[in-house]
Amino acid sequence: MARPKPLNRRADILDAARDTFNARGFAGARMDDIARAVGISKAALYLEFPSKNALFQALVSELIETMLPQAAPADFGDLSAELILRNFIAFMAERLTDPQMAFVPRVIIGEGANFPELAAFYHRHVIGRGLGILERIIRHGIGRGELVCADLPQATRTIVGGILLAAIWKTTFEPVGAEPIEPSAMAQAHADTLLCGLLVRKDAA
Amino acid sequence: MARPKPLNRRADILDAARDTFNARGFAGARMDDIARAVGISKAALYLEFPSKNALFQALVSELIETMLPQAAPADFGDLSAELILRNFIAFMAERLTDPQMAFVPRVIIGEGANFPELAAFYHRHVIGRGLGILERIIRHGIGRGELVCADLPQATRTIVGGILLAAIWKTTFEPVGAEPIEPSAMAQAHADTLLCGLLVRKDAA
Amino acid sequence: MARPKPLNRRADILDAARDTFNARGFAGARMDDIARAVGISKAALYLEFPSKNALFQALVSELIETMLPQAAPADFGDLSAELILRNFIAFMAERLTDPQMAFVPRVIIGEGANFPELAAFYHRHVIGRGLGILERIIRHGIGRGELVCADLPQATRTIVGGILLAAIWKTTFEPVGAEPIEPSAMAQAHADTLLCGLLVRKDAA
Amino acid sequence: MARPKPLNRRADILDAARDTFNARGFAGARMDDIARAVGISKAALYLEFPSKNALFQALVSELIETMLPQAAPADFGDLSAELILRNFIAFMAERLTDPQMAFVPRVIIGEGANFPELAAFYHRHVIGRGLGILERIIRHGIGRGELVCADLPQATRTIVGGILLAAIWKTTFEPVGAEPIEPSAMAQAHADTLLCGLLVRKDAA
DNA sequence: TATGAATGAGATTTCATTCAT
DNA sequence: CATGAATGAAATCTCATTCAT
Repeated sequence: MARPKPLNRRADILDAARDTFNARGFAGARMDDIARAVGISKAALYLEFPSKNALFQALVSELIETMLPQAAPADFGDLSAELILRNFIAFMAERLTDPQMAFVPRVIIGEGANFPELAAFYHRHVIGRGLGILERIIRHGIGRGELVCADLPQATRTIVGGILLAAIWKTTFEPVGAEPIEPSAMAQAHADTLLCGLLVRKDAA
Repeated sequence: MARPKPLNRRADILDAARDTFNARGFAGARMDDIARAVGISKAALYLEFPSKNALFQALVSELIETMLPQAAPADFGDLSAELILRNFIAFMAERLTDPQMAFVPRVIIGEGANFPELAAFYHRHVIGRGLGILERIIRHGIGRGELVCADLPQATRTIVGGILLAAIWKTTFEPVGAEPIEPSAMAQAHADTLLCGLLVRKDAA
Repeated sequence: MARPKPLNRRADILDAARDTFNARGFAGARMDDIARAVGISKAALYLEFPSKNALFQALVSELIETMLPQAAPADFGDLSAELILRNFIAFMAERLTDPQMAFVPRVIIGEGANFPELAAFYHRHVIGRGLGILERIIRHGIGRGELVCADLPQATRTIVGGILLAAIWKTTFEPVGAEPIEPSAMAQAHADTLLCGLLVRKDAA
Repeated sequence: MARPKPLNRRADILDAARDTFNARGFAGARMDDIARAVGISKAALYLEFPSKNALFQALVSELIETMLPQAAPADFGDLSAELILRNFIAFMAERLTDPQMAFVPRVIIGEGANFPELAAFYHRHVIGRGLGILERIIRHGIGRGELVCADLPQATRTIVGGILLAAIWKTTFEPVGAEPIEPSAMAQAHADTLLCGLLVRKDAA
């Protein structure tokens, strides 16, 4: 047999690693499982990645790099900030609750303290960039006289926090009996609350 | 050796357990370490708690039981829902970012998938009760004509999500260089956004 | 409260020990279990018996001492050896398959290698005396012209072996589906085979 | 280290396991000891057998499968039942008192109650088949007018019981001072008693 | 390049036994 | 007498990582 295209080897490993980390977390995932899922030997894994840590970091990098650029348009033009924000929230909610991605925040949060480089990497490349996009969106809305915001950095965390909680809910609590969340409905309700607030509005809106 | 005051034994263990889980997560924490930190034998640990799981759950219980009752008054009486909610948010933000508590969500989120009883316990005793209090607060506000809310369960998650993100931020990202968060300021800004929303209000508010 | 008659203490312990050894074997029986069954502390056990071994030996002794003297009359007088032997077999079959005694051979056989004193004790006090009685019975029969036997020691083992197998059958194999044995029927058939042999007899008997 | 011929690995483990179970029983045998006896690490043991139980069962299976088929001819033809029976007894006595096999009944009897699958397996594959062969032999003798037997199942247990007792004697009581048994002499005496009975025969035999 | 085989270093949990009170 | 509390010493099983081939 011709050896099956070694070019895909790395991608195959990352796929299997994603599934395994997703199912069992970082510490719980066994290199054995990943190797078996790819159909190669454990030792072959170590030819491609020098350690479990390195494999995990490569995987997270890869996933992030393909996700973030799609979260919001590069140039907002004349678009309503509300619309851009609603789309951002819907997109992130969809992605973070996607079984393929869900393990990422879970593992970062759970084992970030044990793997500082991981936390740093994630902070710089994911949190930092994600919140940066949100700041730009809100500034865009303020500039258009559409939004108000007294504390920009905290507002971005308020927005992201709800999405993150939904992702955690889905992967951690639904399997043990929590009421299921539907991402798009959740995204809409989240956006409604964030945009309109909970206080009764006396204006026409 | 003289037996050291047995009344503190259980509390000493819980203290040491808290520090150890805090430093190494659930799977990473060794019963040996906890025992050594208390200054007793591993077997003595098993006299007080039948398993690592039980020890962790007892610890979380203890922390939660002393925290939740203070988060909101048992009877809201004539109090403004806004006030109650602001106090709840401020209190929870303060507590969850306290280094003594911070490990709890981190461990649950990170390792909940591997230890379903842990996740189930936390969901029932912490999440469930916390969100329950929030629902009661919002219902109280709606009853008073003070608040509106189309999707109650999701609104509670929007509120909690921001607080949770702040806790994670403090323990996971600040150590690797993230801009520090001040809990009370964060709580106020979070409450402002949630109550008033981001959209410009045309009413007098 | 008056302390409950300490005279029964030792007997209560032996009772509980018998039940526990019966249910879990020697290694499997925990001193904790025995103490709890008596309703005393583990330490109180050690006031009465210096070790698990000693407790087991005392128990076996007690059981044996009350059993053996009844197995055969001290003086055979003019009794038919066949009758004495049939009675002995019936008595032993009854006793060894009694749930109260059944654990004894099981434990001796199973763990005798690990506890040589146990095996030695049992060999001296039970096997030795039991086989001694059998030898006396057969000698009595030979003296009367009633029995023949070329190899006395082996004949006694042939007799005891069948009884022992029945005891083992009852406690080890019946619980996993073996056809049940009725001790008195088994004793009769065993005696018939031993006395008459399997070969067709051409004499009038 | 050079890897020692992997083909023998499994057999080497079984050999060491046999010795260890022989010396210490099932519960008493430590995987560490077995591994050290083979000259491999404990972990290597678990590559070949998933658990201590599995190792034990594999060992017993192996020993039984090589033993039973040799105990009696498949077709008795015109052979005297007495001859077949004497051969069966001699063969089994030889095998069961062989130090290599002796631990099997000992462990089954002693620890069968704690490991029901083990007892069930042994009952079905060893006891059942062994007694089946004996029944066939006796039926053969009855058909030839050579033997009589009123209670077939019990007669088989009478036969096997003596052999079993000899095996137990050799491994449990000889080490603590019992008079040694010589298997072939024992087998002959056992067969004599079983065939001719203890009662004086008045016929010419 | 690829792997089967091997392992070192633990981890949790158990229990007979002791001893201060 | 009685005990609650304590422990040392094991025992089974796991897994990331290595290396001869």
